[in-house]
Parts: sequence; C-alpha cells; structure tokens
Amino acid sequence: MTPTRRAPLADAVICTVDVVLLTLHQHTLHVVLSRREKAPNQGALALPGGFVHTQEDDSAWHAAARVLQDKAGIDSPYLEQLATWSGPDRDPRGWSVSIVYYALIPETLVPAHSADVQMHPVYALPLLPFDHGQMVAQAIERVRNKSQYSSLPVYLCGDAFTLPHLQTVYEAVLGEPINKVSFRRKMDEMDMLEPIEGALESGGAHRPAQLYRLKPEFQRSLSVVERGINA
Amino acid sequence: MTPTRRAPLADAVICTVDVVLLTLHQHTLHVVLSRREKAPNQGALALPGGFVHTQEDDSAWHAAARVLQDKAGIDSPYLEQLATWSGPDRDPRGWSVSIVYYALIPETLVPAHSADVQMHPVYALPLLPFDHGQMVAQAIERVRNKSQYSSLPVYLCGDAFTLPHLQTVYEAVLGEPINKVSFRRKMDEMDMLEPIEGALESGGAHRPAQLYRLKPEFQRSLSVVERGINA
DNA sequence: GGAATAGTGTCTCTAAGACAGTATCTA
DNA sequence: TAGATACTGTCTTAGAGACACTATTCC
Repeated sequence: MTPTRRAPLADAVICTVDVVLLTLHQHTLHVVLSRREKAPNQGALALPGGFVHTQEDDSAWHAAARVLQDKAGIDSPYLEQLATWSGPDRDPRGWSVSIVYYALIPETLVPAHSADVQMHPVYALPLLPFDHGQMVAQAIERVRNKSQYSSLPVYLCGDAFTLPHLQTVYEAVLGEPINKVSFRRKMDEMDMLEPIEGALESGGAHRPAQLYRLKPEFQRSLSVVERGINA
Repeated sequence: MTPTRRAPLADAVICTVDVVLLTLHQHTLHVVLSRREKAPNQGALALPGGFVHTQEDDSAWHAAARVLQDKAGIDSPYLEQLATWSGPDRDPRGWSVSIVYYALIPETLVPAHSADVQMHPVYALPLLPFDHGQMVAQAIERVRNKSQYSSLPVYLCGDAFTLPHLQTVYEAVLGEPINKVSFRRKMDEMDMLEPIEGALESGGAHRPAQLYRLKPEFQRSLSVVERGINA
C-alpha cells in the first residue's frame, strides 16, 4: 500500500436539526415557518432549524427544543423525532444530515405574524428550500396516522376545551367527519379527560358544553386505543 | 466582544449508521449481531454499523445498505429508517449521531453462524454496547406495530410459502395467536399474494397446502389494510 | 315557544371470532 | 380406514355508524 496521511476518524458531516411546528388555524393545519438569517437560502421562509451545538446540546432533541425556543419563543409540550434526511446534495455546503422533529401547539401560543415568523396552511405552502417540503409532508402523514388511535390532537387545543371542539380538531387533522357517538365512545375509552367541575362554555343560543381538561398523567404523554377512531 | 477565532461552520459530529437486522429462527425473532473490529468496544458483539462515507454514500440509507453488505453479505429487500440516536456521551469519541435502520430477511439468507456474525433471540440478548439495546427494542416495537396492518412479515419468508406458514410468521412477530379465518380474510383483503399454480407443499400425513408468492408489485413495497389484524 | 347545539339511548350493520364441516394427503 | 392438517361455510358477537330523542341555553 502506498503510505498516505492517516484519514480523520470520520468524514466531516454537517449536522443540523429542523422542526415542523404545526398548529390549527381556521380549521386547517398550518406550519410555522421562519425566515432564514444566513446563507444558503438567506431570507427564504423555511422550517426553523439550525446546527447542533455540541457544547450545549445534550441530544438532537435538545437542539430541536433550543431552536424552537430561539426562533419562535416556544416551549412545546410535545416534540417528537420524525426522521432524518441526509445526503451529499441536500445542502450546498456539503454532505449533511438533518434530524427532523415535529411539534404541535395550540394557535394561542403561535407568535404573532411578522416578517420573520409566519403560519402557512400545509396544503398551500410556498416553495420551501432544501427538502423541507418532504419533511412537512411526512410530518402531516405521521400526525394523521397517530391521530387515528391516540390523543395526539389534544396538543392542538388549549388547557380547557369542549368535546364538540375537540371533535372538530380531530376532524381537521384527519380530514374527514367523525361520527359523534363513536367519537365520544372513543374519548371515553381513552380515559384521558376529566370534566372541569361547574365549567361550561356558553356563548351561543343553545345548551352550553361541558369544559374538559387532560388528566395530569396525560399532559406530556399520549393515550392510545387499540382500535382506531373509524372515521 | 472579545475578538475570537471564527468558529468552524459546524461543530464536529461523528456520523454513523447502525442496522437492526431481524430474522425468524425457531419461531422467534432473532437479531443478527457482528463482532466489532475496532475500538471502542472492540471484540464485542454489536449491531452491524459504521461511519458514513461521504465520498461513496449517497445517503444514510445507502450507507446502511453498504454496511449490511460488508458485514453480513446481505442485500436486503427491505431496509427502512427506524430513528436517530444522538448525544455527547453515547460514544466515547465525542458528540455522535447514529442513524438506525432495520431490515427483515428470511432465515435462509442469514450467513452461517461464526465467531464474527451471530444470530441471537431478541428476548435474550447479550448486553449490547452503546445504546444498541434501545435500538433493538424500538425496532421490535416498530415491526410489531407495522405487522398489525401490513404485509411486512412476508419479508421474513422466502419466495414461496403457504398460508399456514405465513400465519405462524405473523404469530411469531405479534406474539399472539391469530384466528385462522380472520387471518385468511385479511390476506385476501391485502390482495398481495398469488397462488403458484399447481405448487403444493406436501410432506406430512395430511392434505398439502397451496404455495403462494408475493405479487410482483409488492416485492419491495408493503400492502396495507385500514383495520389491522385483530389478534 | 322557537332555534340552536349538547349530550344520550338504542337500533342497525359490518366485520372479527368460534366452530364445525368437508377436502386431501400418508401410513 | 384412521389420523392429520388444509381449507371453507356459517353462526355468534363486538363494536362502529345512524338516527332520533331529551337537555339547556338565548332570543
């Protein structure tokens, strides 16, 4: 063998995280985009993301939580890994890896619309840089799948909500109407809600609805049922 | 601000792939482990894995396929990303990322038992280095979930198999017996199998079973049903 | 009281599970 | 023919959907 300089331990790889931050606005799923401060694609709307900081981040999850805090001022109660994108061409700076997370938050927590942070409906997105379009599509798919058999959509609601409202949230996520009786049977089976004693949501010329909240044990974990909500 | 040397584009991160290679042996899920050739944990049995090679790999998926070929001589028809593990402490060499894939192959394709490549039952594994134990556990969970409503387990069978055999494969993966009539109804609904004309599996003192094969369009993609196999 | 939505009781219908029957092989 | 397993027909049962009824509010 020809003597060569010892190769480095590993090839240099650019390691970033991106976050698909989802919320519900006007009965439609929206994704929160932020304007890129640096090249490449400086000035473009994109998923909030950034480099992993090896000095401060304990994991990619922590990096994603930090990015969410820095770019949108949000401390999301639900932040789950989606998948990892990688390859030599996705970022012009070189062979790169992006570990992608997704988060769900109620509309009330979304920062006010500005030039730098905007909410866009997921089915009418501007053209996104890198492979961010794929990431959003896969996040939607994951959320729709999980919503079929879990309490995931409650993260799109605030602290107190009514069953009719929660049903519209599920319907918006799943994209189809749900039978009212079946829906209530499922919520009962999930056993994750408790009525807020004496709290009703009035406001219309009709019977007011009972307000519910998540049982404490489900604040940051999902309730799951074996057979999904058959929508 | 004090003048400092310009930080590099990104902090150095070690980027590897690992593969959870699963197969069925004696009606039990087994994972194929290979002996580590290099430090750290040199000589230990671990998931086959290695660095991403930025010069030759087009993506982490390609790196995983290459690792599978190099360490076990296998070209798996199904190789899917599981998740990514990361952090400063999981590898003593520094802040590291491992993009983990899982693959399913029939027992006939597993390399012969040797000192360097071994098959171990997933519920009685040796202590694995790094966070490989977590990776295997999560792969099992993923496979069991997907098997409830898809054709995933057929990747554990060879090219031709009988329905009774396929049912035992599903039962081994799911860990519970399945109703025979329901199972056949589901296989029919999945519409992924075709009988091999005139090919029967004889061998016992009883009626021989029809041999089936995957329809070509499902050779490398899954068939999925809405409502799972209710085991 | 009328209109509107919340919440519930109950029937129908679909699909999963149980069970028993027929089919086809070896010894 | 006996015994074993493959395959199928059909009844039972669990659970999702449809529908209608009652409840409670504002006007």
